[in-house]
Amino acid sequence: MPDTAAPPAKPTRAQAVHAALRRAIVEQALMPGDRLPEDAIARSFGVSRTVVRAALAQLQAEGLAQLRAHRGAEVARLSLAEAQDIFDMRRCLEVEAATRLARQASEADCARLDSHIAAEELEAAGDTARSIRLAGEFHVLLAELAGNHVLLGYVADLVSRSSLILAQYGRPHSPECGVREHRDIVAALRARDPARAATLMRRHLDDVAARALLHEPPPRARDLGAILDQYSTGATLGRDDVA
Amino acid sequence: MPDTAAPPAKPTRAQAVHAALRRAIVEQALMPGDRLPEDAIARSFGVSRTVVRAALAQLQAEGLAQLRAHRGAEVARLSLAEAQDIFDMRRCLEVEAATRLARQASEADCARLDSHIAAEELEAAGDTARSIRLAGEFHVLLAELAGNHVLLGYVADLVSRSSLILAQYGRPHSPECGVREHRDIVAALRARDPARAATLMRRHLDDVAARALLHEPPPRARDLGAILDQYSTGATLGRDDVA
DNA sequence: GCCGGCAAGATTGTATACAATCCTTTCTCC
DNA sequence: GGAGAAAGGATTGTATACAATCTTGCCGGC
Repeated sequence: MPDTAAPPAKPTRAQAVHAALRRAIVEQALMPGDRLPEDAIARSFGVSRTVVRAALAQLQAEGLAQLRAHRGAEVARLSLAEAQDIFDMRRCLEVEAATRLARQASEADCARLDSHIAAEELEAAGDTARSIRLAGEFHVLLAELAGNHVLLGYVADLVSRSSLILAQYGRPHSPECGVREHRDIVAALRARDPARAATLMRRHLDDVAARALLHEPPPRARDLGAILDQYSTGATLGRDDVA
Repeated sequence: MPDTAAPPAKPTRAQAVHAALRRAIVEQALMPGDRLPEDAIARSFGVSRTVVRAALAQLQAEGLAQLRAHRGAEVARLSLAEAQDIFDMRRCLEVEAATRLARQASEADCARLDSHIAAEELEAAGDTARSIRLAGEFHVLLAELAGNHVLLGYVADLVSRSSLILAQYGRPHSPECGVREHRDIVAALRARDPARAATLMRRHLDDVAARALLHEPPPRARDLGAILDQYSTGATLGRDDVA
């Protein structure tokens, strides 16, 4: 298929920096609200600010960073409403993906999902960062197998941002996904049962959202604004906007 | 509501160039496959290549431009498969948006949609570019009223790319949307009838896709590869990939 | 006559320098 | 003592220059 693949030709420096920052954010090495000064990043990677700028711009396009003119970039801080929107949309899209895949899944597809789950189980008790990443990649893989490239891109996007939510509102070190639930979903796919696959996926994502959205304040607040936002709702102040 | 609004502070040059190029593409002044040389664009806008670069990068993130290392940028040329994926996803997301909005639409919401449709009708026989844009914006507005910011962003994305598809595969100057169908959808929203709204939206998008995907070769082919792709399937050559 | 290599031109990738803007601190005045 | 203004520092926005890469046209050999 004339895919848009074959990029490992020679990744440009901007792409390399982008990938590195992205991984750092997804694996929660960089926490929401952490500042991303061009100069410091440029020194860290041994490149010029130009390439860092490009990387940050792409990060913003993915919703992982927040850029404000003349005020620098920081790892995106999502409001509770945004976080709920993201999980809401994950339910919508991933239920759709599961439904479609249940209608058309080949044994090869299921085998790929199985082997991925095996990798998840191996890492379950090990490295937290890798475990988080693998759990997310299961969902991305499932969306990929559903066959719609746009759907794949959106799910990948949402899964990445879910890491942000988990970092900000979730209990530290809690696994994002239950591996057991992944197995059940694959079983439904193998049984070619779209309704069951959809139900399991929806329930799974409900659980994930419940674990991620504990409505707790951010564990470590590195920015005053984030804290005050928690108190700004219904406050006695006259302001109606936090712009 | 603490929206992400309030950007008209002072748009940076890169944002301005990005907006201009985006409009040019959406209004089909720039056709798929048209090259976008940094130098020429920089001269046109009276800025440096740096800002053009940033604008092009953002365009790529939106799927409107295609950047290949050392080979420059061009307006994205979508394959037929990609075009179908996009309309497939539009059905999925916009049916969802219509369903949700039908459950919660206020009279103010419906009024906004009405006035937008009125604008569409005014422009229907007038400027083609503006008509195309307005037809798309109806769908974006509906998604916005559905209340999920992520959904809004995705629909806006897909609507923009639909312009690309129409430019590449559709009949020239054909209106993308029937205004009549928009009215019917709003009627269903006002009646608080989610099932009917969903059905109408699905049918409407089927029509839009049918008009946009005529399976014709691009009217004016400016790039050889696009033509040869039409003939490369099942050819007698031994190659198995067009990478 | 056709295929390979090679050089010139064009275009992008990257680095650096300067200008503009924002935040912080401090000073002055009330 | 507190509020406002201004200066300083830090950071980003933009322009330009140079290096790397790709494409194109030409030439020699088979």
